[in-house]
Amino acid sequence: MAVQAEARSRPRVRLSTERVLRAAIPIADKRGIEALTMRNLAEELGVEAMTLYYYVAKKDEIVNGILDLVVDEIDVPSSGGDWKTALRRSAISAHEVLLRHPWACSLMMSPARIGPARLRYMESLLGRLREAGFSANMTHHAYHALDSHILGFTMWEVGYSAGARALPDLGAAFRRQFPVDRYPYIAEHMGEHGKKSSRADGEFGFGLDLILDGLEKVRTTRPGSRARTDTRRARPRRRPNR
Amino acid sequence: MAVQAEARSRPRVRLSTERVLRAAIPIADKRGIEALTMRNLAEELGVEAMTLYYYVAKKDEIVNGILDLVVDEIDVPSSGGDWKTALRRSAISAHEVLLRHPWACSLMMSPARIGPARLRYMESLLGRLREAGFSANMTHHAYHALDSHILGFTMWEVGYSAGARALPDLGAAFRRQFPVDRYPYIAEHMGEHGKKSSRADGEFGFGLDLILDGLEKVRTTRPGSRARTDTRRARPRRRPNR
DNA sequence: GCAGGTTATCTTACGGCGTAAGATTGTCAA
DNA sequence: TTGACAATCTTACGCCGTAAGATAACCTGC
Repeated sequence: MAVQAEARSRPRVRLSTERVLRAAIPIADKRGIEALTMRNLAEELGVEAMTLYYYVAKKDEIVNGILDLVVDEIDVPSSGGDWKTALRRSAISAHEVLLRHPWACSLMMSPARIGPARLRYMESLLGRLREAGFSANMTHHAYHALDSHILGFTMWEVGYSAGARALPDLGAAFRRQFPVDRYPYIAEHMGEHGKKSSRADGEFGFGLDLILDGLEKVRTTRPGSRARTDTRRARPRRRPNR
Repeated sequence: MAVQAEARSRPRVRLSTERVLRAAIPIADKRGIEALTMRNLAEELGVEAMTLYYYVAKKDEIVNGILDLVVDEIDVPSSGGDWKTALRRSAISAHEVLLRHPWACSLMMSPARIGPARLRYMESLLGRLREAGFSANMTHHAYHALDSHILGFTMWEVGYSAGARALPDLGAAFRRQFPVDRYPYIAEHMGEHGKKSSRADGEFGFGLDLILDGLEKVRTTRPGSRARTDTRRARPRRRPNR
């Protein structure tokens, strides 16, 4: 009677920002980020839409919140041992997390959505690079190279498998729309996507090593000292619009 | 009298799908992709919203359409000469185009939005790699490495400068929110973003060469034959949600 | 020159979205 | 029991994409 939490008349557990965010993630995972509406989320929690505004100021706060929760699932590079090993482990962890939460890829691309977990992740990654002997400028590039690969590659994977789920025989559908004889290289490329890799860490790991090995080679190089072939600007094919 | 196109009473030029798309691009460029609504676009064209549906079936057709127009601005790698030079030129062209149309970055990430121009671009890029002697598998990785760098790096740039535009002194705002002593490496990283590069093609070109040089080194390598350090999977820090 | 059909445009309306404002209920201390 | 405060719900607004159908402009053939 003092505590009526488990009373039959009102079986609801008290809401909280944490519970709101935790309920939002499976919705985005299962039904896609566009299904994450205030009304859907409220229904999932057995509550009216406006009630959520007691716990968050705007929907954006929910989106940023779940993104940061997901980023927090990523293993930060360990501090001991080989830097390449540490960075690879962390990158593979990020890859796994993003495959679990496909909607997170594109959101992570937006610098406007950087939260505490993301800062922690960035800081430790940058720190590991600096400690490994990279210059500030090299670290900057190494960070972007790794980050771009993780997000860019995973996004293709996610899109590809989403397409495959929607269209059982994606390959055949593709071949119908884009005849192999007109786009032979793309057809081959799609084939590579379909193939399963000989590696434990998949095709993702292969591209990752490409970058890590490349980074190792330039670890002590300074900008400008490397061979260039042609740095002329490309000539625009047409005027910028308007 | 037969042709009343320039009659004063109705100074409107006839609409067309082309005109609709051409009007959509500057809206997205200047006011952001979220300002590109059917009502805004119609107003820009001096017409009612529903009129647009005479020229396109869904809004998505407009989005895909302008994206493909933008992709078509990118210089495809030339067929003669050094493959690295050709790929660099094309990548730099892509970078320039994306800086002109910042909204296009995230859209290009979605494989659902691949149009004819994109196919042409992919095909020629893949073809250039294959002709340069890359295996099918290597070409696959080279493509993703380049693509990820172009989109990933540019997206950071775009986000950074968008932030700088919204908040005149982004650096100071950042320092207030994330004290330098807690995130020294991030502070340093932001500094690198602010610096202007010693190169004609900017920091973008530097990362690009990192990849191109790396690719050259593995051009004739087969998957699996390269040194690995640790391919164990990362241990998840917490259970996948739900 | 005008009738009829076609092509292009506009009007109205619907359901869904995020959310502002304020009413209502539930809970607990005095 | 009462009153205050915390939590939730109701109603409503303006935006969005777009379905359905009315209306206007234009062209063709007589």
